[in-house]
Amino acid sequence: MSNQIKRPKGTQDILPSEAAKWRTVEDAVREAAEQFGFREIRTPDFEETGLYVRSAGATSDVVTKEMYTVSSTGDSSFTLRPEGTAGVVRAMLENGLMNEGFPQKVYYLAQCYRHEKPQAGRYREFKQFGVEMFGTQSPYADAEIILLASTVLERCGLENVTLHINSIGCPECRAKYREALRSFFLPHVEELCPTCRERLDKNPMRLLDCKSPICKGIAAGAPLITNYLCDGCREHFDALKEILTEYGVEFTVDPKIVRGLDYYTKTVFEFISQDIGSQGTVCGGGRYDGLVSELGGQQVPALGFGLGLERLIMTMEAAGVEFEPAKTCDLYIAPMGAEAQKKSALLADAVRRAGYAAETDLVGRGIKPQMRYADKIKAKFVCVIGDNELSCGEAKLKNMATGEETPVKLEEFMTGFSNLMLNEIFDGELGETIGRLVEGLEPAEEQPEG
RNA sequence: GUGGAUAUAGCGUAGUUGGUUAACGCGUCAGAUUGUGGUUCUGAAGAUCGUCGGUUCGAGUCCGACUAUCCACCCCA
Repeated sequence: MSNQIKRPKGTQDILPSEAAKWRTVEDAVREAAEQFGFREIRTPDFEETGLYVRSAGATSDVVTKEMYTVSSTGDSSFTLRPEGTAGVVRAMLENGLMNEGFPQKVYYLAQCYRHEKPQAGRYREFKQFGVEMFGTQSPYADAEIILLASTVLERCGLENVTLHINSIGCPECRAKYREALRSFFLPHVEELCPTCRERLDKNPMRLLDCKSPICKGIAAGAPLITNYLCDGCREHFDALKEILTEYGVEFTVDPKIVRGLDYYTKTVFEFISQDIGSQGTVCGGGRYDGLVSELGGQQVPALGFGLGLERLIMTMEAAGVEFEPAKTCDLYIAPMGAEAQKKSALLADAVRRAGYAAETDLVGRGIKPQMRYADKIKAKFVCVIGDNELSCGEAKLKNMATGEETPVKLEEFMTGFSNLMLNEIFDGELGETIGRLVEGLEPAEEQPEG
């Protein structure tokens, strides 16, 4: 026990009992993204360290203390993906996708790694669903991105998640705003908490969401970014709000939303859940018109969001959303005796080839334990095969939900097994019987073509 | 990096003012007249009580250190 190796801090084991939830959520986000015209992109799990330094900013928290960086045998330094956007932009540029017409719309589902202290909703390895759109400055694009995020959350059954939006302007109006903030806080330097004193120089906007009661009190009277936006940024923001209202997407304008990554411009937004603790931001994103050129491309406007799947699932669980159960066994075959076990293995294989899930005994259990096992794995049907069945050539197919038993002839399919004439088996009476009964439980399922 | 809390079988818990073989539920396995599940009943396996050290005749129970986990700050998804 004590000398067992344990999983690294901040990582998670997703056990079979949980994995179905993940599949449900992953399928849902994929489907929504594709309906909005986004196509999947997959980029490496690690990149050259310089990519993240340039995109997130050399002074950002992510770069200064959260990266998993390894040096390979040469002189290169690589870093495990801390967020999705940088790698996507790099891949778009490297493969010339920015030259294939705008808008470009991609989505990804990627593991991300950040060396932080774990807590509720925050892991060192986490999975992020993200979308990126390139080549449009239209506020309709901002609105569509937000609508997609909203759609995903809605389809996941979440209502108690609120959308907060803000505009942090372009570099020009933000510079003016920073100056305004600085001169506002300067007279209060002595009262501010130590971290805020540092922020005053580096990033005065961060003062706005300090949790210290004193700073909060002072910040209450601080000037708002909304009053410092240039005409272009203001019009863009106003248009966005109007479009969102037309879409029926509810939002609140929160002038205190400040993104940590340097590349954001104009629109920023967050979807926040109150139900999963302090790390309540399920989805965060915005516009980053300066990033593509920062990474060596043309001046291409861009925007997107990241959505944390762990937090999404946590919120769904808190909201009592019911997940679809995992696929269960269609037919369990319970053999009794060595001869029967051989036949059972072949029958199970034949059933699988016909497109159904089948299991048979692998540990040499008696009939009763096998029935219990079949029940535990929620097998829909059970077929017992022993000496009687082998000699009289007939077996019973038991419907586990109703207890009803249907006799089926063994003769044809036993012959079929030995000859491996699987198609004939399933064209035969037994095949039809099994097929009919199994399908009876899934009336809605469509048969594939052919 | 800074705080606070917790640490007993696979999981969830109980263990009274420190006292002989650490309890219960779930789960697992096996039985309840010999080839049939879900309910019920019975039984079994499974814990060096996070680690190390200290106090004591004696510690799961008190003290200390360490480690891990959780929660919060920070930051973010």
